[in-house]
Amino acid sequence: MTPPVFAHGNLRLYVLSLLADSPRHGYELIQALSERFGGTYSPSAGTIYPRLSKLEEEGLVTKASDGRKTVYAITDAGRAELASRESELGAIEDEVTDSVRRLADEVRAGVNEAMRSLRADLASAARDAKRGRPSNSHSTPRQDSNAAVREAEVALNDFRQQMRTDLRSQAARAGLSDAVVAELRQELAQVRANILDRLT
Amino acid sequence: MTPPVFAHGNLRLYVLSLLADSPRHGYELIQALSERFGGTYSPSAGTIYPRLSKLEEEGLVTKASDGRKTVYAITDAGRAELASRESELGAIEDEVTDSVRRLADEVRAGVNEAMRSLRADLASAARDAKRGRPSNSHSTPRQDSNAAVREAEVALNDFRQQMRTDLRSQAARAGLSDAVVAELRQELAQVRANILDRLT
DNA sequence: GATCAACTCGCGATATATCGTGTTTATGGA
DNA sequence: TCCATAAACACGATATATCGCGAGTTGATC
Repeated sequence: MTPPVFAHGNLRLYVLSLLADSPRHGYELIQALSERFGGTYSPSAGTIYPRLSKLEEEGLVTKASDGRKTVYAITDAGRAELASRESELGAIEDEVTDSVRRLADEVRAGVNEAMRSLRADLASAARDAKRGRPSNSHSTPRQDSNAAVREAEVALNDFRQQMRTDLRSQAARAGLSDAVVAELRQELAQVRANILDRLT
Repeated sequence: MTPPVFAHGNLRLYVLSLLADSPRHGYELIQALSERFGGTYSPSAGTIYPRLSKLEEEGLVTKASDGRKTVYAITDAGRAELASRESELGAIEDEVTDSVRRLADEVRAGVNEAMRSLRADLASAARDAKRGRPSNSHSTPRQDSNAAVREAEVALNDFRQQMRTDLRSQAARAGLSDAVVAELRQELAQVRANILDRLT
């Protein structure tokens, strides 16, 4: 589904550059990478450990056990490899930053969030059914109210997503002025006031 | 920060009940729990494995290695314990469903999402600064535009969160009528139309 | 009966390792 | 030179285990 953040061979080089600063263990590398990219990209263990094994196999790093941890350090051969490809390193960081931003955008659009509470409801309904419970949708008035709340939530979510898309494409086309943002803010405040009036 | 999903001692009992159905290994238990609660609650490994160790220590389950896996099975003593507390089990499922829903609400409010792209930008700015790059905030017009987009996103997020809170507490107090939801929907559509008019 | 110290528990964070899938790159023969 | 196919790679999923914090429970002592 989602494309890799690091292009072919780039993670290898980047990990090597991190080990050039100081020896680290696997988990520390994951954290270091996460920190470098603002917490938006966190390589999984399944990405880091095979890379470290390979680097060791190639003789570019050494492995040393330290209690629960396994510390990896760069070798001279590793430093040589790094030096010979130093020019690539700068470009890699920019590429990763870009692809991470794209990734964050997709996540943020997040239809998946709305799905969550629905799934929880389904699971609970299924459980109730398996036991002998009524589970009829018109049993308590609270249930209808909850349904209304969920409806409202979906509406709010859809609205937010649409506005996001609208504003993003506008920004890409011709820039987005602060005035529009201010107007949006004001109108949203007005909607909230209107709804609050209508309540109770 | 967030309260535990399972109350004191409840996870222990629930795990035991899952093992009463069939023997499983640790990871399988995590998946089974996740499935039961619609994917909204996934106990971490740090929750499951200590529990399994304790249960084994108490003689309520047995451990058996099977290649990469470690299969746990319930013992007679385990079944006895389970039988003597069967009445508690039903209540536990309901409690968990409730607390999971509350948890999902907090996550869905998600200010954290908006923070992510901000952190990515900060990280990239920091990196640019460390090299010799300009990185002045008025270099490209796209940067200001992006800032405006993010501002708008934050405003949208805040609005959604506030409305959610408003509507939820109203629903709890005196129920939420479909009329209000309809009104909200209409007003949101109006806001979108207004903003679209103002663009380009 | 109150209280407070010791213990238990749920849980995220820390730590490591392998497997399977889908891509990308390299290579070697036609 | 082209292209098939093997090798390398990034990555999520699978799998296990420990540590330390904070909150809850229990029992002992006053």
